[in-house]
Amino acid sequence: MSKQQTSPPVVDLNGDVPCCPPLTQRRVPAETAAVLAPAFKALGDPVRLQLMSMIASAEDGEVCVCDLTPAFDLTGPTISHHLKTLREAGLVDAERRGTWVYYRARPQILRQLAALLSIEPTPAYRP
Amino acid sequence: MSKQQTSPPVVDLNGDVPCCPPLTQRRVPAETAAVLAPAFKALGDPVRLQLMSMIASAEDGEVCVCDLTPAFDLTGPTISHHLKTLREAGLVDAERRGTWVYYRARPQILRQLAALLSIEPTPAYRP
DNA sequence: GCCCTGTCTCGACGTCCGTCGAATCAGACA
DNA sequence: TGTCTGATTCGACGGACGTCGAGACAGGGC
Repeated sequence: MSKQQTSPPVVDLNGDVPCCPPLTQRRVPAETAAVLAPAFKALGDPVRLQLMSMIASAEDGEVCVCDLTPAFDLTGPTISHHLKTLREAGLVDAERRGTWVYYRARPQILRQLAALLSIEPTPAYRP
Repeated sequence: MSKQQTSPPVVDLNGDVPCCPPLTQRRVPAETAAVLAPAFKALGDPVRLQLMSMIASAEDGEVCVCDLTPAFDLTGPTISHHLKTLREAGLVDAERRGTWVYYRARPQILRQLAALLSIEPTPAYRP
């Protein structure tokens, strides 16, 4: 687990990306699209969308993988693969505590994606 | 072009799908995920994200394909393929008028996707 | 009718993705 | 130390995806 803690997510939207006026207001530049598209892509699979929802709506703000896996008709390695995709998209963070690994959502990127899709300007973006 | 006008989009979110409390509030059911994921998937490509933005932010609410194609370093068939993907995801509508084909966004589904990603309950969803 | 322009469809190619079983790694506990 | 459990990585398979060139289709103008 050390590797996934030391290496930052491939997509990091907390950085200097000028994110984002709504998609309906200004044409998204190619560079921004290249950064944001992988996040949408990660949500573009039904299993990952459910995983993301289970993690983001968790009571304690985090979920053990051991609670995620039995919720699907898929093997452990497959769930682990999907979680890795969400991690690399910058949507979730993972932390090992003892025997178990816990995942939690990164609200900031969710807010940015929501702001991008919003029709009207949102509090998340004021020019 | 008659075919793309008569056949409804594969994903139709204006229908009876109970859409949607924020992803962070309630776990997304499998059926909802199966309907919504293709829309995110369609936005999960940089070219399509830019196309969607160009269409949704158009002055007149619509864009001619002839204005879309030269904005990218891709062939006509490839752009056409991406537009078909957006159409089948229910994100845009197409209409031929004379020689040219015009695309316009479907704001409703954008609103639904934004509501799903929002952290707090939004005006788009009141339980 | 014929041709020209704009757009889409078709078939092909290489690559990426979702899934699995087997193997590996990380901690906990005797 | 050894062993057990939980989670990840690895390697492989079939299918889907992004891209292209060639061809087909729709409308407009001659």
